[in-house]
Amino acid sequence: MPSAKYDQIYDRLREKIENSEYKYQELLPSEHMLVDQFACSRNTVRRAIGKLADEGYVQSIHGKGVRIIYQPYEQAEFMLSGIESLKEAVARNKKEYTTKVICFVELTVDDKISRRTTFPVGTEIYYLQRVRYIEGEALIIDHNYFRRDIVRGLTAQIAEKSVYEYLEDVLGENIVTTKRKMTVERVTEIDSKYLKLKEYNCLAVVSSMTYNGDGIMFEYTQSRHRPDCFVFYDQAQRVK
Amino acid sequence: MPSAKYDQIYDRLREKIENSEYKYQELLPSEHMLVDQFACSRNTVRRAIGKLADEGYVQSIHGKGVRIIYQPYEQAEFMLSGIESLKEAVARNKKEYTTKVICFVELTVDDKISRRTTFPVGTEIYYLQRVRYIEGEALIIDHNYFRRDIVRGLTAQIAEKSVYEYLEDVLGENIVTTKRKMTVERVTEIDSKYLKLKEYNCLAVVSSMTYNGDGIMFEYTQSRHRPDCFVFYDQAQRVK
DNA sequence: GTGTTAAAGTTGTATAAACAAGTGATGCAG
DNA sequence: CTGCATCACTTGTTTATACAACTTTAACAC
Repeated sequence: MPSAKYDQIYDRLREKIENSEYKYQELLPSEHMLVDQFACSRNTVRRAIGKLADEGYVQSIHGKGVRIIYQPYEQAEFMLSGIESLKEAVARNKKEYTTKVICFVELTVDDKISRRTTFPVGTEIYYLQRVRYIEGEALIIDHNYFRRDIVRGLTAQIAEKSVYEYLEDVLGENIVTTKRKMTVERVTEIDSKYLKLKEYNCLAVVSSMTYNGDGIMFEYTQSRHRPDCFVFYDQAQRVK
Repeated sequence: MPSAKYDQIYDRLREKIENSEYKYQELLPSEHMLVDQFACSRNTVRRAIGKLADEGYVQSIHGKGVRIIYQPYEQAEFMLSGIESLKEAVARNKKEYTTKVICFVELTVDDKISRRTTFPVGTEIYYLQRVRYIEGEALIIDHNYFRRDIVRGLTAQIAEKSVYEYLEDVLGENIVTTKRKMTVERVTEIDSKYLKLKEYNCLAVVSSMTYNGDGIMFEYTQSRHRPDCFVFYDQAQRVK
């Protein structure tokens, strides 16, 4: 799977930045030099640099150069930025985790669910409640709403492993876009029944809508996290 | 201030999407048609579409078209996505707000502050604590750390209006990149002294680092929000 | 009807070229 | 020394072209 050239250049530059071969606050080699180095056109180099800028590694300065603004995190917690499933996020941080399905039903979207999820009334869905354990502790409750016609054949067994793996490997669907909303909400009865909450009376709540490769929203999920194990990273460019 | 052509095309298309001239789930006109319509090259159109995709308005589907995935929010709260100051965010939602500076000192960064802010030890900074009132209610406490050599001449008077306005209009600095981290933390004594907290024992905390046009980080801020008036939106593309 | 092929239309990647615009250093006139 | 013009180098924008890869439809052979 040889990926696009600009992606290879992006990867190569990102590695060098993460390994501090290119250091914080320094300038990247100029576009002209990178063109020579990678034997490609200027557009291709610029595309790689654009991606680095999008992800907060560098910042271009007109007439001057491209400054490296990446600083390694001292990540005590695992990162949740970008689109990655909980399983991926945990694996990357080498933690052990399990999932328990505490509710699995098939529903038709009514008015109330429609307002929450934006699925049209009448859509056939799976509704799941899942508890996520990390290193044996119950930290997260997920409320998942999946479109049945896209996530067809979903079972509780699959949902205890990874729905996304099933989608991509078995059904050949691929996830492209996710929109998320972060809030903080009061603990509910379900929360305190299943999560070890310590003395917190609030939870970090991430509501997300996920779209497949055809631009169809097939998932609405509300993820309720115990506050002390929740971090959310974000990076933004000013549009000017 | 005639902006770039791709930006004009982006604006034009965004308006049409927001006004539902192009509707949710429909396909945009093909790139070829947009080239004719806007009398420009395909690259320029593609750049505008790329920006729309970045912001969650559309999603490209190879060989097929560009699908519109924008749905208007029923925004009860104001949005905090992208980079905008609290003042801009509130103005856009037509709410009245004020700021009170409860602490304004000049400091030199020591080891402890350096670990928190990533400013090097010895950096000269302003440290501020500010309470933000929206519609008369104290909702947010900001802890600001500004580099004195960049935000030169800052006063409490300015900080009660808008530091960013001062930076951009008076000092000619412009803000380009912001990195943020979202967490939920227990209420501190300072929090409960200044904020009307109801029965929450947690706060939504946004820690941010902001870079100026030269790629120099000049601000570290921790913003502590009362949970019931906090929302954070995000949009991500899967990298594949 | 079924399955295959072909064609047309779409987005994705890459190259090349030209000019605009900002930065910094150099050298020169005063 | 000061101020100004110039020049080399940088990133930013736009156009044009070619080909690759994917989707859908239509035509065709069987």
